[in-house]
Amino acid sequence: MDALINYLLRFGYLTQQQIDLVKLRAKETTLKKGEYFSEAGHIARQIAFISEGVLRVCYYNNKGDEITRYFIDEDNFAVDLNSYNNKIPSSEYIQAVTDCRLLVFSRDDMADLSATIIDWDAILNKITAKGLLDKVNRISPMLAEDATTRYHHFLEKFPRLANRVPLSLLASYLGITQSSLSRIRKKS
Amino acid sequence: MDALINYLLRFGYLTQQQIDLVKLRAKETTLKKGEYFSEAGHIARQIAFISEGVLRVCYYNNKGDEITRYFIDEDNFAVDLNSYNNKIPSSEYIQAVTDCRLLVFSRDDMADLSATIIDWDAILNKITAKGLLDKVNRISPMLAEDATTRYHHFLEKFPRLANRVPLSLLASYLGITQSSLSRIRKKS
DNA sequence: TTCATTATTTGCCAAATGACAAATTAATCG
DNA sequence: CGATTAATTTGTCATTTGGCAAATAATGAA
Repeated sequence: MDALINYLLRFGYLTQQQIDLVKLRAKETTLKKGEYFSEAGHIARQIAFISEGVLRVCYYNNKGDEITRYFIDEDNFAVDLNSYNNKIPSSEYIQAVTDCRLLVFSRDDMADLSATIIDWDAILNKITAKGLLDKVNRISPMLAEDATTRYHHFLEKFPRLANRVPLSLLASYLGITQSSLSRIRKKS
Repeated sequence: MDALINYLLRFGYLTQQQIDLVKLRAKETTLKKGEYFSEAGHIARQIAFISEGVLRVCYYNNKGDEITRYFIDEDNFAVDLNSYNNKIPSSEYIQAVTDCRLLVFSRDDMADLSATIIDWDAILNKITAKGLLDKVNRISPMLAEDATTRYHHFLEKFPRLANRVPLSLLASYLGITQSSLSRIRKKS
């Protein structure tokens, strides 16, 4: 819970009273490895802060391949923003890669916090923009890299993730096949 | 100018008076093909709405290759968000791919509009989030696609751009070499 | 532990892409 | 128009990656 508060405070100021409000609203939940936080076809109605564990956002392309869009690990928010913001059915899944502990906020929670805490929207907007910007900046360079470079850069940027994410999922994130990744990994 | 107002109105309501304020602040500028709107090493201090033309965001990787991160065409905002928001020197360029007509806002303009128009921040936040989300959703699937598919999807999504963007830049956006793209293009 | 299941590695070959240089075509400017 | 420069195409070959199937290793449940 403290991790959440610290995270929020990085983006704006909150009084102790406001902090207590946030704590009151955050619901602790767990997800077992493989379970879904949010599913294609449904409208996302929750936002999660990850206290522990790794989630991934994934979808199926028109050939039926399962593709990992990205991983999200502890001390980050996870939400299907497209679906949550526009209240439209999602086309992707958010799935637990490992067992997870989450702090979950419903739409009502968010509306209430927004109405009560003057800076809440500004803080959330900053977090949203930073989160999206990070994703763009992370994915964008990969297009120009070959498979080996992608893997090595992934290791550099997310050393904590490498050993917690099965190779098949990592391969689908890096945009290469499982066997290629296996060979690349052997070489280093 | 009307295009800008229409664009803004898609994200929130503005009174006629507020619209006039926006018009008052927007400065018309032009950029010749090849000129920069924003440069690596500098702190971005402007936001542009593109009335006409195409810009691209690009940078140099550690091998010295010039890489196009993405294109932005008319009826969209362009800004180096990383640099503008955090007031840190940028690592990328925003360059005119064609001659452009822009409506430019300075930091002062934005601060003033933010102070005067009650919903301004909310509108801009929505635009920012949508812009970033679009980028993620556009780039992300490309990782899992081969070069031919990337090119064809680009044509589908941006038919207006294909004939205005030189092949070399398009190749650097798609993450393939110029000669490969030339061959792919011939086949179709 | 042992079996069953899942994850990873490996072999083999085909296909896609890159690298580099030369040739061709298009664009620009006097 | 002609000359110069820039943009694109093409040829050749090396390298990377994919596809598929089989082998091996790791994991989890009984």
